[in-house]
Amino acid sequence: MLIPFTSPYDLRGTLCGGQAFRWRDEGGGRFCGVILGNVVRMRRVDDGIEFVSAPDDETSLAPLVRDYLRVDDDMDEIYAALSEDEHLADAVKHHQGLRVLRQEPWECLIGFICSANNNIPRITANVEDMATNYGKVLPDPDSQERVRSAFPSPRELVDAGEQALRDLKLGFRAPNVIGAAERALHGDAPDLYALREADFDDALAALITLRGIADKVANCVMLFSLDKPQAFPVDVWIVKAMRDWYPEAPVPPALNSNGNKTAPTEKHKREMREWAQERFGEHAGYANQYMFHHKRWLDQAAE
DNA sequence: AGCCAGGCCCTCC
DNA sequence: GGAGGGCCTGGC
Repeated sequence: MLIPFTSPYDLRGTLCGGQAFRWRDEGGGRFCGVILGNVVRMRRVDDGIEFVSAPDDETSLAPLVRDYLRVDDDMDEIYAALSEDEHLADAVKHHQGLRVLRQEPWECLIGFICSANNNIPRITANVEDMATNYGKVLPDPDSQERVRSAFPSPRELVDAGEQALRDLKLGFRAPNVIGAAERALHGDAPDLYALREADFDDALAALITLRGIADKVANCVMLFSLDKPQAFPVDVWIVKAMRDWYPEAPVPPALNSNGNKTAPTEKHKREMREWAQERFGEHAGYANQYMFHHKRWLDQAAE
């Protein structure tokens, strides 16, 4: 089935760029992933995005896929706003069609708890392993073989237990995942869907009550799943970009007075985020994604 | 061998 | 507040 639209959309950059962890690049422009308990396979075509799904049929799932992909974001307006900044204008030229997704909050939360001191291939393996071992098996729309699983519920993760997640190589993140699942199961965790309606500061305050979630991870969850377009996660790439491009921003120096490498404190991250939110307003999240991708792309090309 | 990867938390100070 | 160190794991 076709999801029709004409605006730019870069599926690879959006699905496989580190904001979601369940998409596989199957080659030929096709990507296979899981959305809300459905296996979805999609590819970009001239007049939109074509997809198949199972177990739900395409007709019933199309609105959810369109919503997940944020097809209706006004990219003309976003690009006009970002292009007032010379570095982001360059980023927009090189990464045309990169989008911010609207993911399931629970899966997004756990995915980013797993992102601490980690890298994208391993986060992807952790999330996929949790689904394979503890989520419900799902049919593939194109094959009789059942190859994917839904992301596990809080109960399924609690039943699995911390040691099981350590066996899946989650390391020190395992107790944080279980802790979030236990709180969700007991109705003691923030209601993630309610946080979609909450304002930014309230959502942030609620999220960081969870162990393993501080400013950076909370901003990822808010940007990618909780309808907070002004969220601005400050990770190492954003720090590099801001240090190089915005000397007036409140970025800590790369080295301290002893010549040792410094890590930004929570206060630094908050101040960098607030600086970006002041500068980019409601588009801070898109500014963040383009800044992140462009800085990585430039630095990796330089190696 | 030792450092680092899209952090976070704890213990001092 | 902030500096320093530890944390699972895996790759260089």
